[in-house]
Amino acid sequence: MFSKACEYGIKASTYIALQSIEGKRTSLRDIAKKIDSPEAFTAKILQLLARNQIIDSVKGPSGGFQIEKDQIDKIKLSEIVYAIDGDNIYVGCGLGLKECNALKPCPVHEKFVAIRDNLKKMLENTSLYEMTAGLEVGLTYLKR
Amino acid sequence: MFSKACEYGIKASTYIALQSIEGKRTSLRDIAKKIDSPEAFTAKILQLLARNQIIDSVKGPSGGFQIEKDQIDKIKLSEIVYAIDGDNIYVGCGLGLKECNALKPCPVHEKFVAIRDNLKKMLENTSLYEMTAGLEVGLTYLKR
DNA sequence: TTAAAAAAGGACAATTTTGTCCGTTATTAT
DNA sequence: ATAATAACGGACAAAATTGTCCTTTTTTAA
Ligand code: FES
Ligand code: FES
Repeated sequence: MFSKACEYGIKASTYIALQSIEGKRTSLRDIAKKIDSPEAFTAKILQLLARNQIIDSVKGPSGGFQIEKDQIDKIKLSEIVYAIDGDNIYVGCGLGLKECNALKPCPVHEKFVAIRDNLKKMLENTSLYEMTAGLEVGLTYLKR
Repeated sequence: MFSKACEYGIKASTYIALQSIEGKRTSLRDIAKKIDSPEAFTAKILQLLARNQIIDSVKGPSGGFQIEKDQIDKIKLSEIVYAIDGDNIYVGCGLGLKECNALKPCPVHEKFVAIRDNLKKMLENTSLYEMTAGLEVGLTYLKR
């Protein structure tokens, strides 16, 4: 469904959000440990998210990654997915035709668009704040 | 969403079904042309589908690929996707945890499972026969 | 019976995705 | 000021996916 890069990006952002809520900045090493992802690869993804102003990065000692508190409930998963995987998941054709086009649809167009739009709406409606909700109390997990 | 292999597999199966309905057997070359796919790569996928008894293949002159007429409305997209991409799309975790597990869910579990199950049901409920329905009359397309 | 047709299958190649390494830059604490 | 810290960025490497080529096997039609 999502690329590995995107999975790591979502999990990392969620963990950063969780830490930011508690007023903490967190380092690459810590993030990779907490979401069980390869560190250097995760670094690339965080750089990408930082360039897209989804997360903030601070260099130097006591530096790390964070998200402005008042942004945490404004940032939606859709922005993260878009920054990393682009818009193919939102507008692409299920059978790989160059573009999805209702006027010259592929045989799964109708059914596929329904599902794709559900996914899109889900991502657009899910904020990082919501993502963090169950983590502290052990209702949800970023790794196992 | 689906791999290229899977996209080609679905399109190829659909075209073979269409031809089979008209009592025709069709060749690799013809299939690749009609679905706009790389011929040799498509061959691999057709072999896989044949081994999984989703399509029939016949060697020699006037040979090619076909599907038993009475199977065309029994074969569902889910079988094709499963043969090519496996079951990750049906049971995998949206954030890449080893398995999706409602008892130790990731933060998107509930919302993701809903979408994943919709996709699963859609694939299980869509037959090759249905896929061919609009093709002849130009309501749907396998390439553009 | 033989030549041609067509899928099967193995080896290889290109591309994309995923992942690593290491020097550079910015920042902070001492 | 300086040394340590931590992100940045570029080059590289491994793995997976996608795609090609060529020989073999099977079958048909002449
Ligand atoms: S044309 Fe294929 S999904 Fe819309
Ligand atoms: S645990 Fe992640 S989708 Fe179920």
